[in-house]
Amino acid sequence: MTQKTPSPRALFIAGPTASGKSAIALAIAEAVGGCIINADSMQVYDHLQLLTARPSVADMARVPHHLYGHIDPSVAYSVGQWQAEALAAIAQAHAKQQVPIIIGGTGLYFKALSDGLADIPETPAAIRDSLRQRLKEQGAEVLYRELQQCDGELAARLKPQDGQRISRGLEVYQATGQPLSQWQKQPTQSPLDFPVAEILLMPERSWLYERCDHRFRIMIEQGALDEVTALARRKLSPDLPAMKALGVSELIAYQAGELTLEQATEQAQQQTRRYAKRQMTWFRNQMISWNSFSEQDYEHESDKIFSFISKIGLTSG
RNA sequence: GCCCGGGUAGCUCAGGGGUAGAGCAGAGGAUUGAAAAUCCUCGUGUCGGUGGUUCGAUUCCGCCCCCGGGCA
Repeated sequence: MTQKTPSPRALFIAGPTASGKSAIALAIAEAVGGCIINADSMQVYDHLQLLTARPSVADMARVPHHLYGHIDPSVAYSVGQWQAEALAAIAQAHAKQQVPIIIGGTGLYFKALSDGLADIPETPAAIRDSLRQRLKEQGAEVLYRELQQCDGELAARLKPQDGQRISRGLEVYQATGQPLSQWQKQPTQSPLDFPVAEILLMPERSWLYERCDHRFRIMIEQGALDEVTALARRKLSPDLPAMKALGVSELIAYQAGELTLEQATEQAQQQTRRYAKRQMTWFRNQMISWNSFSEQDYEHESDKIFSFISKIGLTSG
């Protein structure tokens, strides 16, 4: 027998919102004896279970789930934190002889696992907050000129309007005395030292959009408004990531009487569609080597996905 | 039936004798600790149909069709 390449010891599943990832991950996890690790930046928060389409309690009872709803919405979570937690969860899965299945729609999170992150020290909140405040008050262009002074290289590849990245560039420079572009020049490598199988769900656009629209209506029927009410009661800063979950601002506007429910629904659905489109742009261009499946490959019997899974021979150790 | 408006991009509309332009929708792209975030780029369509005037009509004129509103 010829020497085969080592079997993958983890499975990545990426797909746009509403593509049906969770159901597939669940079925695969049950079939191969795996656990599910979240790679979605919103589902980490302990709120809005419906609105963020987090797996139900019943689903979580079927298979071990990790990194779901374990962060309070008052916390500003980040890729770095997720990467560390995901690595710990993967190691724990291997220790328990489970195949870790990392599933989500946040492209950057997968990238942190596949390519690693630059080893940049944590920046003080005071610096970050004051820059974000200045960004709000003075606008991106003012900060951009400052960035040109201290990190011309980064400035050259950013647009003067991209306030968020400009502010991050200044933040790193002020905190470390080194330009972010220098930090990012350090070669990074994947923190994983074993092979991984990668599945990408790329459904047809109109099929996905219909599912997005339909799902939002279901969320409303099932009580998304109550979730938003409970969240609003906490009076958290609207700048927190958790407050930017799709549908939150629209439903709050409805409750404030600024929109009808129909308008809020339409706007939230549109935001969701745009988000799905952005996700697919990332996947298409950043996950070129992943094994891509259309909705026809997985929506009913999942035959194609399962024959792929059995072919690659996933193992926990 | 008559009198007014309208009929231009998927939608809402602007324009005007030299074959047209905005917003929205939509599409493509970027993406290194906020990423469900942030940012960039992209507008050809029988200008309702048909005759006429004109070197030239989507634009002016006639007729017809359709949609509003008013009068009967």
